[in-house]
Amino acid sequence: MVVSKVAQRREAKVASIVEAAWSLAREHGIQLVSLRHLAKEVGMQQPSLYAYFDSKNALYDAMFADGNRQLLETLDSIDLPADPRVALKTYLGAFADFAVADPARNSLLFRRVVPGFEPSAEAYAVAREALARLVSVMYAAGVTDHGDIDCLVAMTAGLIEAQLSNEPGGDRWLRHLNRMTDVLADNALERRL
Amino acid sequence: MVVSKVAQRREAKVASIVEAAWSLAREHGIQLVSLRHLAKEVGMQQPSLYAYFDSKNALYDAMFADGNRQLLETLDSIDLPADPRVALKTYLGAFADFAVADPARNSLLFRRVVPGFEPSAEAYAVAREALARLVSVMYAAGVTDHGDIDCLVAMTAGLIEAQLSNEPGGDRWLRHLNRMTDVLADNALERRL
DNA sequence: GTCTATAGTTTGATAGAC
DNA sequence: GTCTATCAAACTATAGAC
Repeated sequence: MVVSKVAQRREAKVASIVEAAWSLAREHGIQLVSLRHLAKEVGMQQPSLYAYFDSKNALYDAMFADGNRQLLETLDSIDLPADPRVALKTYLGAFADFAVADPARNSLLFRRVVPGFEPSAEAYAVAREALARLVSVMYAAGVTDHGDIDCLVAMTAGLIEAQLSNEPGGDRWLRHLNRMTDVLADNALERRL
Repeated sequence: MVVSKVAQRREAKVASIVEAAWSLAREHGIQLVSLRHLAKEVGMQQPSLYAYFDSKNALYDAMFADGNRQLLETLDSIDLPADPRVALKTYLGAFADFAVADPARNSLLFRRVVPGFEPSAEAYAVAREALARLVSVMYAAGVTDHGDIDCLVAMTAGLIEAQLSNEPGGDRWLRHLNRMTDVLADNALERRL
């Protein structure tokens, strides 16, 4: 067998630790996850975690990669409507829902709130893959200019941030996402003429 | 005299401590400002700071109020162009410049990166005053719908965040601020018909 | 791989002399 | 108001037995 059973069990253990870390992050915020709390959560002693992660930042890195994999799965589970504009709005809406569903995950993936943490190249590659998915849907909808793409991404992120900062759980900002997407996409199409 | 000389000297000392705290924040990030470093910066011992601030969060609160006062001064120093649309773009541009000029200040004022810190009512009132300035300029430009105001603010914040996160010091995102302001303001005016 | 024990830091905050 | 001395608590990380 290519992947031994011990390796499988180890990966499962790593995954369960990461899941427990997300649970703590959702409860206390991503910055306040400590190895002691995490060890208690998974029923081991704190130094035992070093059998799975070389450092705390290695844990954050695993969470970062895991969160981006969740995003990829979410995006790939969408069956895109035929109309490219509708597809774009569906995609951006799903992205916004994903972001708002878990503020702690959002903080680690898209904000830079953990001092000293920089994702590894491997983990960052997953994030780039997810962004590439978004860009391809924008392209299909006729938003091809780099500046227009930047604006559409920034506008979406701005609505998400405002929603999470001021009214988590509500829709005061995100209810405008579809309309804003139309406004920016229309403007992008006009500029192509 | 209404304000005694001792009170004046004390206020000046408080101001100098806050300024030193900003200096440390710019150097190491707002989250890594410690009372020990701050004390060394102003030439006193760490416990002496408690003669001026009851707690670390009280220091953050003074910085929060100070930063928002800086914003108010910046906005009030602008002589607004007669054309309300130009005035709007000037104002939002000045706001963006203010935000990008000091990432640490931006983090404390507009992001929520310090766990456990909530601004006091007094400090928050200054922030509300600054936001009110922005809203009044939007009103003058015909952006009066609450949803449209939310979108304009969120879009501006989104461009600022993207600029600071990915390319501090550059203009890849902020160079689109004027155009995006026009696009959103035009759309707001159309919707009023 | 998991444990106990502990090193080594850093932090915010308090007590009490001057 | 400023100091010295110190508390009390958290944290990451390592050493070494089993």
